[in-house]
Amino acid sequence: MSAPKREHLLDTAERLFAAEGFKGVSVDRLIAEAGVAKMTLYKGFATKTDLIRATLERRGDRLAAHIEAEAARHEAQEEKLLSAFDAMESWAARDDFNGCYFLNAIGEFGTASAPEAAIARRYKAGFLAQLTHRCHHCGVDQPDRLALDLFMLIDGATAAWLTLGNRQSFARAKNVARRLLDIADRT
Amino acid sequence: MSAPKREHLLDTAERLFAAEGFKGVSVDRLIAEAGVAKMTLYKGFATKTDLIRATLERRGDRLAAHIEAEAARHEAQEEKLLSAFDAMESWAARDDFNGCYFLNAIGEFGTASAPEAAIARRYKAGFLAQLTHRCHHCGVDQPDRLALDLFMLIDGATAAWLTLGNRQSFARAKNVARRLLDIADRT
DNA sequence: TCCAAGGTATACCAATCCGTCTACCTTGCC
DNA sequence: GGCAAGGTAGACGGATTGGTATACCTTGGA
Repeated sequence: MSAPKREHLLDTAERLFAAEGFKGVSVDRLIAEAGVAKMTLYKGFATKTDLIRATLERRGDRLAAHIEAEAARHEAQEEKLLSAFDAMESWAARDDFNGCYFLNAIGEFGTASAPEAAIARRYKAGFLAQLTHRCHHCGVDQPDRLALDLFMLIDGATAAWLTLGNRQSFARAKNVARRLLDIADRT
Repeated sequence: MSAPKREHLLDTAERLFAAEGFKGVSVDRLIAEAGVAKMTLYKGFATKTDLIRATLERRGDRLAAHIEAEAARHEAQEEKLLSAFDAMESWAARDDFNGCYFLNAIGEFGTASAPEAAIARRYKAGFLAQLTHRCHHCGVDQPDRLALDLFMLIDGATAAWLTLGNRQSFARAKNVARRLLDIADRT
């Protein structure tokens, strides 16, 4: 399968999976929406599960890059750290946003060490590690603790955005995060 | 359908839906697991969607009662407010816990104002209202703001529990919450 | 001109989906 | 005994599922 066609298929799959769940989108529906023949899909991906996994990996890479790009716009370590809230806000502002793709994957595949859930957990763990790393660069005494606090605030802001329709959630969460950073012990 | 049989069916449905997603559990599978005839199910619920809705309403009622029961164990308004973190921790500690049932429902049905998602959103809004009410009783100047902060911390702690496997997330989140309450302006 | 590569369209498969139907079985009550 | 209510078991229907197979079309080199 040619690269652009593959990308377009993955784009379509990711969009539909996010909107209606992984098990809620059939292969027939997917290829109709993407304008791709079924045989083309199955030449690029062995099974539907393979395609799902590919969208999870891909979304993880893109989201990490998005967060990194936002951080790169700032100089101070404190602002780099807190820019994760801005990155997530602009990420959630896409009109078809339907919550954390990885959390949704765990919700559907959560049990029995499903490989889809494992990919999701790996992304989340990587994100926490990145936050911890940035906390460390801020000279925080206990970077693990602060990073976890920020991690929770970000996922909480995502939930509030989605369930309450609150469009200030990330700004509020960032505000709390800044206070936590201010009062944290530093060396 | 007799009341105990209905309860048992709803218990089984809720357990399976939580573990494998709403669309991931077939009616055939469900009745086999519950030991109930298909006709019995369809006499109590018009469609599978009706059954899903019933589990959502029911879980909302039970979770609200669980949180209320934990609050009732304390006297001070501050402790009643913060006890929500303890309630959610014991709720999540069930070994088959697979994240927020309502958030998962929105993930699967999120688009196009699905009625399932509406029930989920209603529960979440009610929970926020309850937090706001308790913040008000604590004499906080801006109960809406603090309540949203605590709301986000709770959903964030749930996400950290699930995605990171962090069993201290609720304790950590409660710690942050207590600090926010301490430094909040009061009258 | 001809051929191979990449893609499409469609038919097809067995399995499973949700929901309906009929036939039977148990239980309690008169 | 007899009868109605509530439940079971299983067949059934038409639609849809993930995945395979076949025949055809297009395009870009050699």
